Amino acid sequence: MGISERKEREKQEMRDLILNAATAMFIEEGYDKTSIRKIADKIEYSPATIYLYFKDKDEIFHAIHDKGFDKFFALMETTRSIENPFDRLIRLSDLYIDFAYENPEYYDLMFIMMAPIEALTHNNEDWTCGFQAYNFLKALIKECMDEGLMKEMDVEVAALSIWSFKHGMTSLAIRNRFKMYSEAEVKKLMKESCDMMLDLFRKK
Amino acid sequence: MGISERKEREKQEMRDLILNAATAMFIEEGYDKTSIRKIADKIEYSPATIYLYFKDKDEIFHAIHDKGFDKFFALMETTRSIENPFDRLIRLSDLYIDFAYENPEYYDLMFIMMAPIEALTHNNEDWTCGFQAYNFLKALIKECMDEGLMKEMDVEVAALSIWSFKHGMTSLAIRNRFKMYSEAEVKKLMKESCDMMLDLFRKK
DNA sequence: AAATATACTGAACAGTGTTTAGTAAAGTCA
DNA sequence: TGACTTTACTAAACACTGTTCAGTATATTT
Repeated sequence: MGISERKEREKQEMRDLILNAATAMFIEEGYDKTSIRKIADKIEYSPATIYLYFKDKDEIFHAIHDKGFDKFFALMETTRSIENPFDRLIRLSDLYIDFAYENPEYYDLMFIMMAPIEALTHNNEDWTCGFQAYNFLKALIKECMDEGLMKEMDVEVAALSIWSFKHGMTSLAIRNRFKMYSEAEVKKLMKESCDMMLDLFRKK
Repeated sequence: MGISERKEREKQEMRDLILNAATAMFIEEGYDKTSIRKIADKIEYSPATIYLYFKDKDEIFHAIHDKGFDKFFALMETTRSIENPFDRLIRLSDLYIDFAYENPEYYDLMFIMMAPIEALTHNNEDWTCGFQAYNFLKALIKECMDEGLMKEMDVEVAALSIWSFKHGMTSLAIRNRFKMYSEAEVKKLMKESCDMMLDLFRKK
């Protein structure tokens, strides 16, 4: 009979309803200002109902965290059209910062905040999203080395270094730690820094 | 008369009492778990009293943020004994990570969290602590270049790049984003990555 | 039609940062 | 010394927060 299937569908619809409301509020207002009560208000259900579909607030935000990675993966895929792997690496690296600037709240959830990552630490889950993006980077780095475009070194070390650099610059900017520079200076310096840094990895 | 002086002294003592209690709790439990009410409980005063000495929670944590920088400055000074500027840069860079690992809560306040930096954004204050540490780094980089130990480049760009790299690695580690590696692997890769990265800046 | 299962909620628990009105002690001045 | 003022402090409240649980109304099954 189709009743249980409809019920399953309705359950999923309700989850989506909650998640969409939560996502919209989160992107607008951030994590702290998106309360369970406000989400419940928005979808016109009681706060208790939300707990029938999500274990706790962290689980909701882990789901949003995943949506952020989906957005990021879609952006990453657009680099595939670039022939030269090193140019592709440069483009990917630029995209990373663009993504963070355009989706600061997502970036927060994905790479800075503890909340969503603790949801899976508790559940003994892997950080699949992160692994996927990281493997994309590693494969690209390997390709660069194989084609003799990049200095030979341990791929893990190179990936860790480049990601660290990119994340550091991004998160310092997002979290307002470049107060020693004006907004225009920051923009200019970040671009120059990225160009210089990746050039250090180029085989000459 | 000395009454107003005693009053001033007592006021400062009370501020210190609050700050010391807050700092101890913060280092033990972190920002979120250190509530105004718990601080008040610890020092055996009412929560409202704390608001006679600090504008809000952010102001307390900005004061702790400053204490963190004092700790960091003291550590930075220990590098002065190293003759070779580039070796000094390497040591400073290692110290940065050591500090973050040994004082993760302080590091949080200093370089990741919004709370303390927003306290001064609202008061139109400079981020003096940050400027000071950054100038130390820039002066050191300039010295390295002047002595022909480091590749010639814009000092601002070099400083921004090195700090970004260091902060990125540190904060990804602290915020549990290196789940693709075991603890031992992370330690090893971070060391290798730091060595490799700074070596890229070395003039050969 | 009766019994069971599902979906949902009101109200409460235990906490948060912050404000305000009121009190008791300390200091000032005639 | 007594009256007035300032200072230091607090109880209680406001407006929130995440989360739980007993109870209810509806839907499904027997």
